[in-house]
Amino acid sequence: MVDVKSMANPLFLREEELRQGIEMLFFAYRDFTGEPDAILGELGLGRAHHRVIYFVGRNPEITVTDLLKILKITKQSLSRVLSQLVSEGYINQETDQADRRKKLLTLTEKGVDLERSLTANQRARIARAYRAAGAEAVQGFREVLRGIIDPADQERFEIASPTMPVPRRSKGRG
Amino acid sequence: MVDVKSMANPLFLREEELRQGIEMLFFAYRDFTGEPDAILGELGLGRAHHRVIYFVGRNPEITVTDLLKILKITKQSLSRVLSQLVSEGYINQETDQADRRKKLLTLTEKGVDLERSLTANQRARIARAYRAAGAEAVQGFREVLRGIIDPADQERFEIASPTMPVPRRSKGRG
DNA sequence: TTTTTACGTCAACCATGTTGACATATTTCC
DNA sequence: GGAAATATGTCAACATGGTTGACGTAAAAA
Repeated sequence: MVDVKSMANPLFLREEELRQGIEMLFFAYRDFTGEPDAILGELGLGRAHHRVIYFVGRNPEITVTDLLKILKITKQSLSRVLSQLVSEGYINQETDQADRRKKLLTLTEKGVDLERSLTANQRARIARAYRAAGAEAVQGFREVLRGIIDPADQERFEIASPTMPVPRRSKGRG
Repeated sequence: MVDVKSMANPLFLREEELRQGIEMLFFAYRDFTGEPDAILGELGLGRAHHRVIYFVGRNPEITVTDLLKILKITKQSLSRVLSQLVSEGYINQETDQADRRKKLLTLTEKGVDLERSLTANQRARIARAYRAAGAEAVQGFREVLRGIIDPADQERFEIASPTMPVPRRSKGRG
């Protein structure tokens, strides 16, 4: 739709470059969430549930407050989906014995299963893209994407140290 | 939260690598949309309006049908935001003289202004990340992100040809 | 003992997506 | 020329997932 070829002015190139970044993020996110949404729909769940399941799976025994910090939504919003996930047996709550105000959230076996099937699509999609682009491109992808994230959350993602190179996917399944 | 360090098993690394990709996309998109949302809120508009304004600005004289293909939402959903944008003077509709069923959408001056102020944040954010990561990383970022997008929309983004290198931002403003 | 923290809940509201049905103008096809 | 397909719009009902505001309880910290 936009002619990327006939460009000489570097300022225009920069503008075009940035806009393409904006658009690629939109399209990537749109397509990235599309497939899991379909699975969720059949279970009477939505994208919000997916996010909760994902981050609880990723951070076992996370507290409600910490989960809220990740999601950046209100506790009322979270409450709606979280209590549904608990009542339907995807997530387990147990009181933290060190600080009995806190409730530690963990996926049940059922929750783990669902998480797996939801992210299977997404992992496959990313794996495909990584494979096609190659290890160096992946490194660049990570660096840029990390830079887009607000500083407060950047620390969640280490820049892969050059001392420990990413295996170059020689033969083992991709 | 997750220990990225103590890893030896390459399969586990792969899994970890993919999950970090998933998460970075989530955080990046969350933060990427945060600031424009605030501006929109003050004008009584939402993210959906932003998307319409963005893609109309990017594709002047786009038809409703083509816009729907980009957004992948129903015409009823689009109608709600689009008619508001037209009635509030952000977007102009005119009949295509070649095919008078079609309505060509274009930003008004007011629409252009709003688009600029909305994407200013996003462009700045991307520019910052590009600058920090460097030209090669940007190239990798583009390749991977493109690969994540559904094939049907990948063609919107050419892989920058190696014959025309991206200017290496020596001095000119970033 | 007061205050702060962690969590929960009720209620109302808004933005944005959905489906389904129906309408109108225009173009295309046979 | 008439039928079918296309481009657009509209009404209505509904679901999801966000918001604010108010209020409440238990536990820990000051």
